[in-house]
Amino acid sequence: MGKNDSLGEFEQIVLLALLRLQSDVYGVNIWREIGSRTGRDVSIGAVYTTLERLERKGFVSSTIGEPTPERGGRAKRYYKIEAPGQRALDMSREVMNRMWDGLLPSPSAG
Amino acid sequence: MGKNDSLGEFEQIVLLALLRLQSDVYGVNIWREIGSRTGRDVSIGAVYTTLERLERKGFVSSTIGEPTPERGGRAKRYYKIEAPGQRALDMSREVMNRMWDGLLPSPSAG
DNA sequence: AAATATATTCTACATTGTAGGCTAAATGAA
DNA sequence: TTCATTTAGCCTACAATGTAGAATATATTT
Repeated sequence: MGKNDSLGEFEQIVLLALLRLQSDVYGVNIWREIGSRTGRDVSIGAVYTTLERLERKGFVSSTIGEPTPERGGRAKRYYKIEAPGQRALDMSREVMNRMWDGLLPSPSAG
Repeated sequence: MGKNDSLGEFEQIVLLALLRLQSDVYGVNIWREIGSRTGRDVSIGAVYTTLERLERKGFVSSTIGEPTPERGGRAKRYYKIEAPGQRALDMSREVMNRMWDGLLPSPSAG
């Protein structure tokens, strides 16, 4: 069941945060990006859970990296969007654009 | 529990379909509008459930109309968006716009 | 009255959203 | 070499949202 390849809102946000990062695309950074872009302070656990589900669906893939040279800490898991994820994201956007199309110009998008 | 006034994706779609309709803003028409705009054939039950939840949250209000003169059938329940609903919708859009901002223009938006 | 048309409501379950605690793995200090 | 500390990921649990389909209501036409 679930031939559904459409994304929930938070899934879209996670994917977009991931896409935006140029380097060090791992959980904590994705979480930070979401916080700074949206202003919402979601828990990091929420981000990991969502990443895991996206991976199970084949929308992203991940690989464990070398442990950081900084000051200890566990190895990072790096994420990458996959083609189906990109497609689903684009489709989500198109649907919302169609729904908004013609309705009042987005007010003070500041 | 739930200080959350943010909207899920389908909630946004329902609200937008409702906003777009010029007249006869009731369940079946909202459902039709969603179908024709998005191409998704969601069940009408899904639409009603969502409308009910939106109403419970104060995002829309509704009133029962006079029974139709057409060809029988039950009276329609007309919906209207409320200020908090409009605000939540605008906010959802702004968040997504911020997330998309600067990322490549959606490819082949056909 | 029965069939039919139109529309809404109810029931049930799947998926997604979200927080918070727990665990793992690395470094630096004792 | 053990322990505190730092960094990060994983697990558990539950709430909210998504979604289908059956049941119900109410009107008209036959």
